[in-house]
Amino acid sequence: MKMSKMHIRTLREVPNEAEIPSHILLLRTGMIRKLVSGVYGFMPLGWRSLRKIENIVREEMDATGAQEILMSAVQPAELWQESGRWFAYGPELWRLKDRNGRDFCLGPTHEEIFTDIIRNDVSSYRQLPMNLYQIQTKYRDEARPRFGLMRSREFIMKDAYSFDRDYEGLDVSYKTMYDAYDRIFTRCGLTFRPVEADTGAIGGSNSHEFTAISEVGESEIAYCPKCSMAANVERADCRDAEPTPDSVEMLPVEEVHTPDTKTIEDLAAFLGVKTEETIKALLFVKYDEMGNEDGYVAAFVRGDRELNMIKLVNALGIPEHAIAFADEVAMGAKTGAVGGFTGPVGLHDCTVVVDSELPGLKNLVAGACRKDYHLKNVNYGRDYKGDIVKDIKVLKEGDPCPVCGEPVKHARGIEVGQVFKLGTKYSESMGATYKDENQEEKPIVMGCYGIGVTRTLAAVVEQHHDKDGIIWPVAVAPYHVIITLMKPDDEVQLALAEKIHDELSAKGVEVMLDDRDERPGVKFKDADLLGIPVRITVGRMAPEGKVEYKLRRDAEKVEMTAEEAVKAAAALVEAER
RNA sequence: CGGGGUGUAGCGCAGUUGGUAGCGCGCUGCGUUCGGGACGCAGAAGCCGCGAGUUCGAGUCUCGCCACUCCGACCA
Repeated sequence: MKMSKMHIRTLREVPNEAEIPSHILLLRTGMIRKLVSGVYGFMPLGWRSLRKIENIVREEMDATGAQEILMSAVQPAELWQESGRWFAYGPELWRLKDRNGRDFCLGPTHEEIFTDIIRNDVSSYRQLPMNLYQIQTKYRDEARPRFGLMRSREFIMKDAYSFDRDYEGLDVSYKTMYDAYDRIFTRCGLTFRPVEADTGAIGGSNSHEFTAISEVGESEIAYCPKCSMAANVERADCRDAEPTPDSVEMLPVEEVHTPDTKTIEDLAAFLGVKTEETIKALLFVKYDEMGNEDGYVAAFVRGDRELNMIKLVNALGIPEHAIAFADEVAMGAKTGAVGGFTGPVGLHDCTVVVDSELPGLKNLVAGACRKDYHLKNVNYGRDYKGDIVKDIKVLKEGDPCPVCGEPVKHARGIEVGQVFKLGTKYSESMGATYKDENQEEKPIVMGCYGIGVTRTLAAVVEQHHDKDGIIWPVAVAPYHVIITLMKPDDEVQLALAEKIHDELSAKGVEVMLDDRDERPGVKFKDADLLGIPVRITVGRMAPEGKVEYKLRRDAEKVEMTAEEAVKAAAALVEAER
């Protein structure tokens, strides 16, 4: 393809809306174009790379026996009401009405639609297992879109849904998808890590997310340098502190005057105790489906711990958007809580959630539910108890690995894919059943599997760039080779460049020929910015049939004949495409 | 949703005490250049985010709204 005929527009300067490398480079190369916040279009080069990723996904999905279909993005509210997610999905669900006032949404994911298809089409165990997928535009009305393709409101996703007779079948389907994801992200050139993950609004029992390692990623993962434990921090189990030995006596509760000790640090310093010897309170208000207040929650963790919101809402069995920090005064009036001085003793009329390690710890300091006072020697069972006792704390860097005890490490990453064992959550609520050999009606056991295709594109750029531009892996590069033609009006040079172009094209190599009437510097800068893996420069050595051959990822430039360059480029592309 | 910032030519930006808008890049034409973002000359291009208000006069002052963006809340 001649570059003089292509719609390419590179930017010399950094657009002021972009902060991170992938966003900056995708805009500077002109591969994407923003329409409004969180909504992007794809220009020719961007679309080519995106299609490369799509096709890798498609090839690997097809290889597992999954079948591609395409469902509509517009979905009727009824299906979501049936599954219970019209409320549970929250404000991120992009809702709309038709002219008659009927409710619809733009699909953020398609569990309901696929379950609906299957409940109509499948009635016998003979039809299972089955896996259907689509590559389609999804919508999520993000509270705060950012970082270009990383978190957008409209994006392309591959979503697959597996349907099995039983949980053993689901395990097989899940493993098949997990392995396919491994191959997909490897082929895309990503450095990634599968980690255990929370199931969030999708639901189900079990989940892994595939995280492309990156400083700018929004996922925080914890992993063990010694064993195989790796999990999203939201999901990571914590090892409880060692219980206080039996030999330690429970001391009598003692109220102490502790003015101006609103924070745990103040309190510990004031009393001369460690933060580990205190209890921290966090107060929340719940909301019902109508958005009305629906009771208060007090969560307690050891003073030095951090509360894990995801674990808390999972313990409560409510969606995350149905809870918010409570107004201390309003909550205090009903429950006895006192801002900065709330403890588990003396609280009433609220759900008390106690972190799992607190019952084992004796003689702790906690708020007295009285301004400027704390209680010493508070003990679980004798002085307070929890309505729910569960691990609700954050696994912090350096904390012991829940599996082997080694101090864990943290890393950041971009979630490019996630797989879920849904079980019968949707098949039961929506009545998707089959008949087994014994005429028994049973719910279909489901799994679902997503890949953020547009986000994967951003992740690839995030991991493959330098100060001059993108460095595309061959497999997802918009073109494989760029021929940088120094003087397009020099007949010898032009003829040689076209010969190379035609020979490479004949071998199936994708070539762009920079025949633009630009100065060499501009062409070199653009070639680097665009990140085409192989650059063949046709210039002053053209009369001898020689060219310069350079890989974007290497600094080395090699002089060779045009024939050698064609052979080298074709071999590289063959090996890495 | 809370807090901050910014809206002026396609992009990046300047615009003084209020007096009718400028710079760089890009774009068009001509010429000179031509292996790492050249130079000269001549041009085109702006509802100054939108709407009210103050004023003889508003890019500039006041109020309201909208959009974009950053931090947080939230979210996969």
